[in-house]
Amino acid sequence: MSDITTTLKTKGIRPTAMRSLVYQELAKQDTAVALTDIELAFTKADRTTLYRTVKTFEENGIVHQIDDGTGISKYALCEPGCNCEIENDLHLHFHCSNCDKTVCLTEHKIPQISLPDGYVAEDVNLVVKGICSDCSGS
Amino acid sequence: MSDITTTLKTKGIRPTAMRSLVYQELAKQDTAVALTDIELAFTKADRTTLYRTVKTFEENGIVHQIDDGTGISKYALCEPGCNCEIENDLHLHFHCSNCDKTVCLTEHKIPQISLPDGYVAEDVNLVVKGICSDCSGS
DNA sequence: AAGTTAATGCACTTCCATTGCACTATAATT
DNA sequence: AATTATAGTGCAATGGAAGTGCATTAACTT
Ligand SMILES: [Mn+2]
Ligand SMILES: [Mn+2]
Ligand SMILES: [Zn+2]
Ligand SMILES: [Zn+2]
Repeated sequence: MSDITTTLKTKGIRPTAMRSLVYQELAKQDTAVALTDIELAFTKADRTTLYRTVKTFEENGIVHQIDDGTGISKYALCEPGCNCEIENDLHLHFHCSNCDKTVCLTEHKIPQISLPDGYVAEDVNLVVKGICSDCSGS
Repeated sequence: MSDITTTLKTKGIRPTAMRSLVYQELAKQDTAVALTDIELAFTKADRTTLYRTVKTFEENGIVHQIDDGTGISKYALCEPGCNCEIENDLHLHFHCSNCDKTVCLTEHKIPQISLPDGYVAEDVNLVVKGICSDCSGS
């Protein structure tokens, strides 16, 4: 039984061929990807299937969705040991305005945010926009 | 010459009737609003006009756009003295998962964010999702 | 008032997200 | 192993928000 199959089972979902392939594809990435990116990698598979696969992954803490401000949802595999379906993994995200890539900065946790009285925080989303290290040339 | 007219002229745009009305509508709000909200307030005006009016406001530092993670852009009047078309006004935003309202927490500035080497920050978006003071009942 | 420039309204388009339903594969039961 | 139940997949269609082209109208300049 493959490594990915085990992972999927552990997360409580059926390890279908499609899911294993999508998982593999996501694991290859060093940036967060949009659904259309995944579509391009699987021209034979249906958009809906990929869509639902990613949704399933999200609901089961395999990937997390990133709203990078472009209006297009991005997805990235969760870190090993991440429990973001229960408690949020509050790392920050970076969106490069030059190459349009979005990356997880998993080492950079979001600082504690103070709120006015009466406000209760459930989730925090912090996205920095700018020039990534590949594009700044340093 | 009305107050709003002066404001619009100061910001460098023509003070049309439509713009004054939209400005007035935005000034009434205590939360950030979507374009569809504005549409509902001006059933006689065309969507496109409202769309371009808000865009113009945004380009001229009259309103700022807020990406609250819902996928629907929200807009709010800038604070007096805000220069967000030149330099970002980095206050945080709160989106209530109960009443779906988005508010500017203009007093709560976004803390300095450290980035890995090579990354250059141009803009920061910080959105806290949770229960607002109206909904938490405290 | 005439001429110029900008704003508005209408129609149309694009893009991503999402759903319903039929079909197929997988797993469980007999 | 065959049957039944359950879950996944593919196709088609829909919805919602954002954006564009162009003709018309209003606002400003002279
Ligand atoms: Mn991430
Ligand atoms: Mn704001
Ligand atoms: Zn880049
Ligand atoms: Zn609320």
